This record gives sequence, structure tokens and C-alpha cells, in this order.
Amino acid sequence: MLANALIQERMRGFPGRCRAQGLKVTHQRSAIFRALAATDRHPSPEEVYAQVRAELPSISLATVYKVLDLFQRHGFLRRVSTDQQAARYDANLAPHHHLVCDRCGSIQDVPVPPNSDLPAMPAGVDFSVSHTDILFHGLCGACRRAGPRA
Amino acid sequence: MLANALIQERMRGFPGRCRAQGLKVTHQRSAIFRALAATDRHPSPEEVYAQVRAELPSISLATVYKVLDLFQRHGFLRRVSTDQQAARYDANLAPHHHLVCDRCGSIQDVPVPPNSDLPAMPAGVDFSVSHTDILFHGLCGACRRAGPRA
DNA sequence: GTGGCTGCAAAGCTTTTGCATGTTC
DNA sequence: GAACATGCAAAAGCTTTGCAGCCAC
Repeated sequence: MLANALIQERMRGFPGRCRAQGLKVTHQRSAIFRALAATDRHPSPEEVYAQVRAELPSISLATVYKVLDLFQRHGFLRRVSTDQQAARYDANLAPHHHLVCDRCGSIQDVPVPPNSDLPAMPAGVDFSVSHTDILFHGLCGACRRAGPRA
Repeated sequence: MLANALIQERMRGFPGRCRAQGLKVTHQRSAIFRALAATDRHPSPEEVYAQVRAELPSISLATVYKVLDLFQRHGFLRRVSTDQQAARYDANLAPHHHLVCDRCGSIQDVPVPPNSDLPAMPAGVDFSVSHTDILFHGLCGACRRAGPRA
């Protein structure tokens, strides 16, 4: 669980930012955004749904999918690239990388060391980069200690 | 289409490498591996299936899935991390990064500049890294030229 | 009041599974 | 011949869609 101060920092201005983009502020949207702001575990839509249902028991999974997609298109969230089946979302918009455990599927944040550069694109490639994702694949501490076959 | 020399280079020793790992060499497996060795477009299972069917019309999609997974677990292929729905596979095992077009979904290889280092993991993080994926997201040349809304 | 949002249910796409048959070694 | 691989069909995820009713503005 994250510090309350960070959660409130992430929630600050949420209604205003929605309205600035022409989005209506509904209970469902606030609850979904709060569920993501309150964790650094990069939940899947199903996990967001489970979390939000505690607060809004009648919300539907379809709404969760629609809102997550909406938030992503408006830059409130990012979708984490992973080769897992289910999508994973991240409300941490500060620059950081990800550690993806290939056994249990957990995703941890890695802060970017202050003086580090992103890898450079070679000159002359016909592509305009909007975001660089860095994923370290391997085994998280718990899975590594669980042994080679657990 | 890739140069024949590169394709043959990638196919070289394929039967021996299978047997060395205790895998039987079937027509289906050879055709699937060749389909991936012959392209740098990182095809999805469905695309591999379409390609291989030209040669083996009776192959099933389930076999394609099983063999792609098998090859990945034995290190013959890598699965590209992307947030697209369908998996994408890559037979290029040389170090390289990927350009992922967020509009059309195409994936291009980027050679790693010779003197570049991978981003470092901060010390003290409890995670053992086996592979680092670097994904540049953005728009490919064709999509960018197609305009902001195409 | 109106346009946009939600909930529901159905459908769509991707992937996995169980099992009988066929193939490699 | 034994062990393993394939093909089929069914099922299991995950995600999207269409639409009637509801809600924020």
C-alpha cells in the first residue's frame, strides 16, 4: 500500500483534469482512478474491477475496460507492455522502468537513476518516438528463492 | 523479405539443436521455424499459421501455438513484449531493440549501437535479470505521413 | 434537457486443453 | 515399438460492442 500523501498527490486535480478534457466526472471514474493511484502493483482490469466493487458493488467489468482505455488515451494512465495475457495499468507517470517476473508475473517499478540517459535511437531511422519502455525480465526475489522449479 | 544467406544462417543446425534438446524434428516444426527465420516482421501465431499453411495445408492452429511456445521455452525464439492482443515472435536473437508503432502495430528492429550500454539496474534491488527489453513507442514513418487522424 | 456514461448481455478474438490418431527415432 | 507430436473440437480467458436507461452538467 502506498503512502496517503502520494495517493492524494496523484488524485489532486483529477476532476479538473477530466473536465478540462471534456470528460464527465462520474463515481465510477473516480473510483477507478483512485484504485490505480493507490497501488504500485500495476493491476489488470479484473483486479481493478475487484477493488472498485468494494466501493461500487454495481459497477460492471465493461465499464472498467472502457474507462481504463479512456484514461489511457487521455494520458491519465499508461498501459505496461508485457507479454502477459491481461493488460496491466500504471498510474505512475514519473519516468521509471519495470521489473517483470517471468514466473509469477509481478511487475515492480525501478526508479531511473538521476544521471542515466535513455538508450539512443540510431540516426536516420524513420520513426517518431513518443515513449520509451524499458523492461527487465527475470525472476523476482520471492520466485528466485522459491527455487528453480517451484 | 530477408536475404537468403541470413535465413540459411538462422536455419543452420536447426535439426541438431532440436535433437540436442530432446525435441523431435517434425515437418511442422521445421516449417514454423523457417517461417519465422524468413521474416523480420515479428509475426503473430495467426500469421505464422497462414504462412505455414502454404506449405503444410493440414497443419492446425493449435500446433502452431504449441510449437511457438515450445520454441520460446527452448530459446529458439523470443516473444516480443507488446501491449497488443496477439503475441508476436522474433527469431532474431542478436541484441536489438524494437520500434512499436502505436497506430498500425508494426514492429521494427533497431540494431544496438556498438558502444551502447544497457540501462543499469540500481544496486540493491532484489531481482535477477535475464533479459532486457527496450521498446520505443511512437509512430512509424508511414503512419506519421498518413497524418494525425488517418 | 441533452449528451455522454453505465450496465447488461452477447459476441469476438486469442489461447489452451483433452484425447484419439499419426509420426519420429 | 514406445514416446512423443499433431489435429480436432471444445472450452477458457480476455476484451469489445450495441443498446436501453441513467446521470452529470
